[in-house]
Amino acid sequence: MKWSKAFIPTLKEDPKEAESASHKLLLRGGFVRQHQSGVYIFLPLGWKIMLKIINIVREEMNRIGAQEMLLPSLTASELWEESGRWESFGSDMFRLKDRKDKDMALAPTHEEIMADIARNSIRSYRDLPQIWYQIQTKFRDEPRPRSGILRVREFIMKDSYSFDTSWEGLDESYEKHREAYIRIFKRSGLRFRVVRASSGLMGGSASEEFMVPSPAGEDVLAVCDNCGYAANLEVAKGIPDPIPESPFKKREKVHTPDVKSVEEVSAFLKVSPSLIVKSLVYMVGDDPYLVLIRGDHDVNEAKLSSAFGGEVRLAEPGEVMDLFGVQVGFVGPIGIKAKGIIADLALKGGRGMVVGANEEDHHIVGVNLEEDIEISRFEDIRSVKEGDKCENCGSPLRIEKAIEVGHIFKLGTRYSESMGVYYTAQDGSRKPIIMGSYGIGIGRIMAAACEIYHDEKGISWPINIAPYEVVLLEIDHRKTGDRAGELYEDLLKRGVDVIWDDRDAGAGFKFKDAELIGIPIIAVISERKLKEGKLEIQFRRDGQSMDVNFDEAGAAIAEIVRELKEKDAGRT
RNA sequence: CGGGGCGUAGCGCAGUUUGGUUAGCGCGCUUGGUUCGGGACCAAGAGGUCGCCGGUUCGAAUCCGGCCGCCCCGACCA
Repeated sequence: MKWSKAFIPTLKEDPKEAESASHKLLLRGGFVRQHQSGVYIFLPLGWKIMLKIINIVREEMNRIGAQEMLLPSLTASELWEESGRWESFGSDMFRLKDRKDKDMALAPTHEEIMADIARNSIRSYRDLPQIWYQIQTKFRDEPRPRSGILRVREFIMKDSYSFDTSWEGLDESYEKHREAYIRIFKRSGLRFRVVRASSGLMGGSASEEFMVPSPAGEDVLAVCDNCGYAANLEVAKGIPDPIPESPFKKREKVHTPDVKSVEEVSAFLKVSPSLIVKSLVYMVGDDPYLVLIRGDHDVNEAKLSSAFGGEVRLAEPGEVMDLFGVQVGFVGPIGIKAKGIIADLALKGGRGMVVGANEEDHHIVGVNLEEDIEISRFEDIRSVKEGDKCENCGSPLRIEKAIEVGHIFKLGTRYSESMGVYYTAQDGSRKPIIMGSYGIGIGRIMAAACEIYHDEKGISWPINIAPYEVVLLEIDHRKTGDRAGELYEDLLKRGVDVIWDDRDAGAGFKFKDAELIGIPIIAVISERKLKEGKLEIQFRRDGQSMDVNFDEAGAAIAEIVRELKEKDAGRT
């Protein structure tokens, strides 16, 4: 491509709506434009990157024997009703009606469609296993799209689905995906980690996420640098500091005027926050439950809802007042008429603790949890904190933010049973197909690469997903145009993805553009170097440069590209 | 959905508090000339229903009411 003919509308100034690095840079570099909140246009440069990513994904999926298909985005409500997700997806699902008033949805994911294909066409164990995938646009009406292309309402995703006759088969399909995903993210040049994850609303058992550590990420991980344990905070486990010896040996009610929050109680009674028990009222359906957690810990609603096996909601202060006749700050587990009391594991064995008295301006101190309170059950319902000890090796855990780029799930029979996806086994019996589901956010790979590889000058793409591998940059096109043209043709013949900046513009201007859009290799053609028979090669990532003989430049560049591709795909 | 901010030329902004007649600035764009290793210079131009609707007023970008859109924080989320 000649730059003079290319549509690369770069911007000199940061667009005001952009905050995160990837958002600003993708807009400034002429990769994308926003069409609406959470809906983006991919301009030629941005789409070129998406295609390169898709290519990598496709190659790796095909390598594990997965078969690509194209599914509808416009889907009938019936399918969603069968699985129960017409209801449970709620307003995240884009819904519409056709001219005959039939309910439809723009598919947010495709489990139901895939399950439908399977139940219609798979009869026998002989037809299994299968892995099917699709790479296409999905729709979710996110409550708040943000960070440019990172959280959007219309996005391209690779989704694959595995169908097996046994749990062992599912394990194999899952493992194949795990390996394919590792190859995909390596080839894309990302730094990432595989973490344990929650399976959430999708249903199913095991699940892992592929995470790119970045402050721009929306997910939070707990990681152990010593043994490599890593998990999404939604499921992360850790060993908290022990509860200290309590000064309260006797159970008694104390006057705590207007002392409500943990900090206030802790300061007022002069005890560690870990001796205080926070009592929170959660609604599960219409039933109020009391949730107990240490004062220095936070409830993890993801864990809580899996402990309850359904949606939970923190009660409003007004609701608590109506239910128990006391302000939220003084609610306590003794003598409360909740549906049940669930306590965090870290509270087990707590002695001499402080709890709300269910009476205005009073707390009870010296409470021995297991003797004094009727706790229905202990569960792990707290969020791991920075500094908690790793369960495997005892080293301190670190908390970090990350961008989720992929997620693999063992679904099991959640969809096959609700939707009737059965096959006939070897012994003639009818059995549900065991499913798995595996997603990759294509645009997220692009955004994540941008977040982790940028500097003041712009983006610095990993070469395997860069919009071009090489830019031929002429200092003065009028003086070197002919020689540049020859080199350009040579590079094309050698299969190098090159853009030739043949514009009649100042050198500085061209350098700024090349660095902004992040092309990994900048080949500088100047009259000065040409007289010495040389060509200068600069590397975007580290700013290093070297000279090569102009006569052998084509071969030299092709070789450098090859090396850089291997090196870039080798990091983790 | 709660809180905050913004909407004026393609982009970034000033002007709005205190209403006043041709609505400015920088970048970009067009034409001509000069320049050419880090976002060049000179000259001449083009470009705006001031988000939309309604109201107040002799007069509205500016005041009042309603609506729409966008961003950020939080809540939510496979």
